Amino acid sequence: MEVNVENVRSQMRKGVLEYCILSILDKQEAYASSIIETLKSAGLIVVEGTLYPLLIRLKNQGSLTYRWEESPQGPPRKYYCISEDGRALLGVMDASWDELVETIKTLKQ
Amino acid sequence: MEVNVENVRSQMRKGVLEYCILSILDKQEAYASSIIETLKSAGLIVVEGTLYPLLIRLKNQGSLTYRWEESPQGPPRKYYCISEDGRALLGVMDASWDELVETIKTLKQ
DNA sequence: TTTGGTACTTTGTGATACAAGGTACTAAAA
DNA sequence: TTTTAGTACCTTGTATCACAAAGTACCAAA
Repeated sequence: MEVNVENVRSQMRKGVLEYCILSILDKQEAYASSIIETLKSAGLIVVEGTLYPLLIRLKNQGSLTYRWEESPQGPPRKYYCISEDGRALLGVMDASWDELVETIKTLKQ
Repeated sequence: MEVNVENVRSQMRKGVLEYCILSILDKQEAYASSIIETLKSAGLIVVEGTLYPLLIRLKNQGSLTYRWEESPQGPPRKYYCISEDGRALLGVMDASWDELVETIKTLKQ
């Protein structure tokens, strides 16, 4: 059986992507393509097929809202905005993330 | 749609568990039940049904080896030990983890 | 010989990330 | 006018992972 190095990073991203999206939208509203750009700049490569279903999921569970806005060029953009529920969830995620980082620190000691 | 707080933590663990197992076995060999105890002490609750398939996976891909050892009480134990390949993988995971922590730090700024 | 404890294993399910494809709108080039 | 390129959104099928829930097997004490 072969070990795929790219897969290691992909698997580590699991469950953290939602956290990243909410963190980005907590600072300012954004549309999908710009979110992908932000993630890429931070070193996290994410493709459309991953992001769109995730945004829809977060919207359906009430963590996000959205509004359409005309683009200066090209089709209209769907700007997502974090909701009150979303901020609450983000708080839970902040705590979970800090715990996980601490846990790994403990295990590596 | 409801937000399951427990699920948030469960999802964040994804892809990190393998890293935790290898980190534990990098320090000393251990059998499944003792690994679960170590993880629990560090704050990561993991059940047997999760750990056993993971150990088998790591063994099949050559990251671990194992040997049987009689128990002072009860059935024999399967002691897992990290291999050279396993240490190489752990090195990759260390780097990936540090990168992920940095990425999230960047996003939160 | 039955019961309780320890340890290992398997099966089915739900959630996630991704690859690959598709739709639709706009503007510039042919 | 038609075609092409660019942008943006969306869907489907697949692989992987964590977990719940069950089962198997060994041992020792009651």
